[in-house]
This record gives sequence, structure tokens and C-alpha cells, in this order.
Amino acid sequence: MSTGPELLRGHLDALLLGVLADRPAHGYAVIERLRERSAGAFDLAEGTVYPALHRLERDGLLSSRWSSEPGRPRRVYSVTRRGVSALSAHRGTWRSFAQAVDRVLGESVLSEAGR
Amino acid sequence: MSTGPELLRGHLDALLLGVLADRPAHGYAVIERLRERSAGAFDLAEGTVYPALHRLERDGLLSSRWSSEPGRPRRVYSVTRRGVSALSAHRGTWRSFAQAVDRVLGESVLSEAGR
DNA sequence: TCATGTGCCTAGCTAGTCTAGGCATTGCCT
DNA sequence: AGGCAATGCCTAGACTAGCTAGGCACATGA
Repeated sequence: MSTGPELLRGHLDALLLGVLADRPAHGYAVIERLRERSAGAFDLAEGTVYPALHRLERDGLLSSRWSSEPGRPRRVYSVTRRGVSALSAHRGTWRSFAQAVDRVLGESVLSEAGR
Repeated sequence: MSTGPELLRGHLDALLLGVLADRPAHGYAVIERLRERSAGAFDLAEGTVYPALHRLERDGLLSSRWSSEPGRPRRVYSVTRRGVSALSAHRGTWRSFAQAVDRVLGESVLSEAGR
């Protein structure tokens, strides 16, 4: 990740559900889309994404099927109904989190200049 | 934390520097200020905050002295010059991170409604 | 005197992410 | 034909930041 390590912690599920809510995709494509959508900020390793996808499927937020299209076999993931509502919850959580950080980081902007 | 576990990962240093940049404080007060400023979103355990303060001091971003005022002994932390610039860097990192998450989470808002 | 709030601290756990590997297919270039 | 890069899947184990759960001491007021 170009934004620095560790920042992602706890937000990955939301991001994966976010890209997949748009339209289904296989793991490799998820990584690319995440990189594109974030303008390069999220450049995740496969070892980060695949286990997370598996976990989300195990928890019923994603479902997968093997693509029947010719060429390399791909596991295509879709967001389930439960996944959609989980994403919606994640969005709310993210908003409060971001707002809280903004408040803490923002309120001392003025005092910063006077140092 | 009321916003959920794990989300804080990697953002704690920025938050601590943020509250202390306003004015120096001792650990216990840092926790209270964080709770107030975030409107209850960040309600951190002492076991989270104290080790982090120690680490920041070890890294030269904070300095501490024992309060000479009557009453209970308190270790009061101030942000050092290096801490101020670290905070500024953290602000930049936070902005790109938040922007990237917003982009990933935001772009599928419309498609969410049609489900 | 006994509980509650304040205030400091740390050892060890937990869990999500990352590292570092492995494997197979496709397509291109020489 | 051979080789290499890109695609595409996977997992075991390491790493580490934050959390749990405990300890200690003083102040205050009931």
C-alpha cells in the first residue's frame, strides 16, 4: 500500500465488498480494480486479498462460482444479500470513523501554524 | 472503540499527536480528550494509550516531564518539533487514505440502490 | 473504612495483514 | 521449440499493533 502499512487494518472487508458490489469479479481483477479506483493507493498482495475473499465467502457475504468461460479457470465472486447489507453497515462505520479522525486531527490545525 | 475493533490500526499515533498538539496533557487526560473530541467514537483503554505514548517518546516525537503540581503525580507529554512535523505527515497520509477509501466505497453507492 | 475515581504501568494474547513461497495455464517472442 | 512474462489460484507461517487483564498507589468522600 502506498499510503503506508497497517492503515488498512479493519477496512479491507469494506473495500472488497465495495469493488464487488459494482459488479462480480475474480480475485486477480479485484486487486486491479482496487488499485485503479484508489489511484494506486491500494496495491494489495494476493496473499492479502485471497484469504480475505475466502473469509468473506465463509461468512456468507460473498458467493463464488468457477467461470465457465474458455481460458484460464477463474473463481468469480459476487456480493450476497447479506453482503450488501454488511457493506452498507461498513459504509456507516467508515463515515463515523473518518469523521472522528477528522475532528481529532482537524481541530489542531490552527495551533499547528503557531509553532 | 465504538466504531469497531481494528479500525484504529496505524492511525493511533496521528490521533495522539493530534490531541497533544493542541496543548500538553498527561495520559489519562489524553484518553478523555480523545473521547470528547471524537464524540465518543474513540474510547481507548489505558493499555492501548500508555504504551503508544512511551513509543512516541522513545522515537522523539513526544517529550514528558513529571508534573510538579500538588496532588497525584502525572506524566505530562508535549509534542516535540519532530512530533509536529510527524503530525503534519500523518495528516497528509490520512487525507490520501481517506480519499482512497471514499473513492472505493463511494463509487458503488448508486448501484447499491438498485439491488 | 471502604468504595470510587484518578493515574500510572506491563506481560502476554489476539487477529488481521503481509511475506514468501508453490503451482498451472496462456500467449508472446525468439 | 524453448523460454519467459503475465495471468490466476492458493497457503503456511511470521509480524506487530493494539487489546485484555491484571497490578499498584493516592485522593476523596460517604
